Amino acid sequence: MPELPEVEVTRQGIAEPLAGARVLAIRMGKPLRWPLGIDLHALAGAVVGAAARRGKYIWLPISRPPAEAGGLLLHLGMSGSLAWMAGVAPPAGAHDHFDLVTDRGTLRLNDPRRFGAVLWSPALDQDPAATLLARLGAEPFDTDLTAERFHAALRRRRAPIKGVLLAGDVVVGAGNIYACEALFAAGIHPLLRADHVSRPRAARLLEAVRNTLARALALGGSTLRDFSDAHGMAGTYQQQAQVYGRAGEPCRRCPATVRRRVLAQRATYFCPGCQKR
DNA sequence: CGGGACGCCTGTGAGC
DNA sequence: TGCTCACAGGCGTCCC
Repeated sequence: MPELPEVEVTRQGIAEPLAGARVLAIRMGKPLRWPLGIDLHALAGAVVGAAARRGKYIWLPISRPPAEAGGLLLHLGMSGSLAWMAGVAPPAGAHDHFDLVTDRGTLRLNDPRRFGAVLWSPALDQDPAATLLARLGAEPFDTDLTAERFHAALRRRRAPIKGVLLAGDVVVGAGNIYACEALFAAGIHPLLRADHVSRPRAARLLEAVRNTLARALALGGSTLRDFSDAHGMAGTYQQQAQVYGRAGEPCRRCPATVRRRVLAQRATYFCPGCQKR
């Protein structure tokens, strides 16, 4: 579910209430993708730092002198969301699988499908975090990611451009919704081979990825079914989607009809009129 | 090595 | 009404 905008909106919602909060307890529900990797009681008394984000991962640094510091790496998977609850939290529901109880309130992960993860790592550049983050491409808003570098990276890939965006090893953040939307904005057919994207089109695509993610972020992300930010607010980007989820409906820019086809196991939406190979 | 399929898990909506 | 099936925002792992 959550792509970069949803994750970033979530991070923004938890950063302030959590910074400086003291951990009282951790509660786990059903198993998530991986084991937590630290004893449940080991963090009692520890202090949470400033929440950060890398790709679709959230990093919560935690200091716990005299024991060594570390942090929790969180991922929302397909159906996860975090909620910040000031004061005493209500009882956990069937899909509440992680609570970080602090002296200020509780951070709760709700994740029906349990593809999400919460795991302890001594640092971002140490395992297990390091291995998970090693495969990630550039942050989309990193100014080091120039059009030239983006184009050079695409030229090394023969897979369809949509698949390369989704893989996240060139640029992170665009999942299935925003990859479709960015390709539409750039006028590029999702099946076009990445190494066939011209230099000017690569520049357009990079801009489209950035604009699409920034716009979604400003709108609080997309809420297709049940995503909400840390304060329970739904996103509204989905109402502005140009192609995602609009198969059979008219294109908003040309007379053609939006189409859906499956590419690398994922539904892919595009306008055959606006998006060219 | 790059690329694609698989599997993880549960809920929902469509169709019968 | 109730069942079955396809599908859903991600991604690590395995196999070619």
